Amino acid sequence: MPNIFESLMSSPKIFRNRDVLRHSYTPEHLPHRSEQIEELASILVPALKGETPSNIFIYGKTGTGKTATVRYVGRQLEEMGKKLKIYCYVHYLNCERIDTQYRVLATLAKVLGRNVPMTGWPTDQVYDEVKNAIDSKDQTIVIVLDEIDKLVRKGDEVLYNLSRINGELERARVSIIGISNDLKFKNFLDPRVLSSLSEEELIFPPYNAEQLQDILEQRAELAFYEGVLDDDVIPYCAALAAQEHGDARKALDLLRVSGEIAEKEGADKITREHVKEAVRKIETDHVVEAVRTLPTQSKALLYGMIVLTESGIRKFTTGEVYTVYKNLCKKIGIDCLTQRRVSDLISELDMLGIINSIVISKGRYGRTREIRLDVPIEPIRKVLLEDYRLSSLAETESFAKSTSLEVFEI
DNA sequence: CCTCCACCGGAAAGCCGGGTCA
DNA sequence: TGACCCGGCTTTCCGGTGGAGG
Repeated sequence: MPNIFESLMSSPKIFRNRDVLRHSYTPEHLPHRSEQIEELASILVPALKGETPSNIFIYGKTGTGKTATVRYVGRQLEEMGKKLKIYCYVHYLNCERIDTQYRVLATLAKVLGRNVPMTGWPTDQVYDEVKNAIDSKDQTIVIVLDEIDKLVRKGDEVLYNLSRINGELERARVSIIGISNDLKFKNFLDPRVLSSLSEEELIFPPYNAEQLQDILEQRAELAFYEGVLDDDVIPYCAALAAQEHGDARKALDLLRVSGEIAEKEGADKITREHVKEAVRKIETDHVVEAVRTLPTQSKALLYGMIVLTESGIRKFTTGEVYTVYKNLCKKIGIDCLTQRRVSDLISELDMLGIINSIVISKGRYGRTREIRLDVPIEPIRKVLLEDYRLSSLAETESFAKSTSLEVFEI
């Protein structure tokens, strides 16, 4: 009996190593970032001489290579430290998930080899633990705080403490690298923290189409087998990503998803068509993800719009949606919001790009929003029904018809 | 040119869960 | 522990409005 993986493994060979196209991968070379690499390295070099490097702030939009550059330079720094027998370490924290002062300190303590429970201790005790761990020997610690803006939103106390930690250390030295893609967040920061953290500043400009192309070519060589890429695939991906703030992450996603689509349909080459398909898929995935995290009320509202669309009405007004939504709430037993509030929820859905709405005047017949749902319905319905408060709608197949009928009878 | 529809969208106040401080 | 505060969500109230129809 053939192994079930047999056929899957022997299907057309597209990917040599797909992980190369993921954001987590740090390549051997970073095209078009030598300037930033050199600057970063020259700021950090005191670490190898037993001195304290300046703190650094790094700005740049998503996909401009901030994290990759820091990781790359960090790795080289540690390597060099090892060679010179100097204790010099880089610790990387992403503040998106570790977003409170306690968690930052506890995680730091953990990577420094101290055992601190993820909850329970008083914060200053954890801080002392971190301090002692750092000061346990003559060493330089570089702390990288990625997406530091997420942290600041919940209070900048940790940053204040960390920025002053050098004064309390006997033997060790600490340097902090903050990475942010939000330029405005400076304004929320305590000026004292700001001045101490941004002794040096690095800006990462967006990539242009040519640069993106270089990046993609470099990765594609490792990611794909020879000859599976049509000639115009990479330029096309690069051009698409360049249109949107020169985001390398996006360009890599496009290339990877194109490859996955080609692989799934058993093609032996990736074509421009696959890229177009990938654009659609990424867009849908985006919307689906946004829908999943919506509050229940918005989900119900959106379901109402699906009901309307399916009964053949592709454009509808606030009032129409509201009527359907009200019926829906009654049916599934959740409380119903005011029209005023629903109006705001509609604006939010519009902002998120899930629906399209414009304010129009129909003269005699009033002024209202004209709403359209122009994203694929089925994937959205599926996530909406995942919500237990809406799941009862799954069984009533005829519900769509009955509801919209009720609307028209009113 | 005026009217008047059906909603828009600003302002303000209420409610609620969570956190803080004495 | 209770008084207090904060921010997010929601309701209430209401003045405002583009343009088809008269």
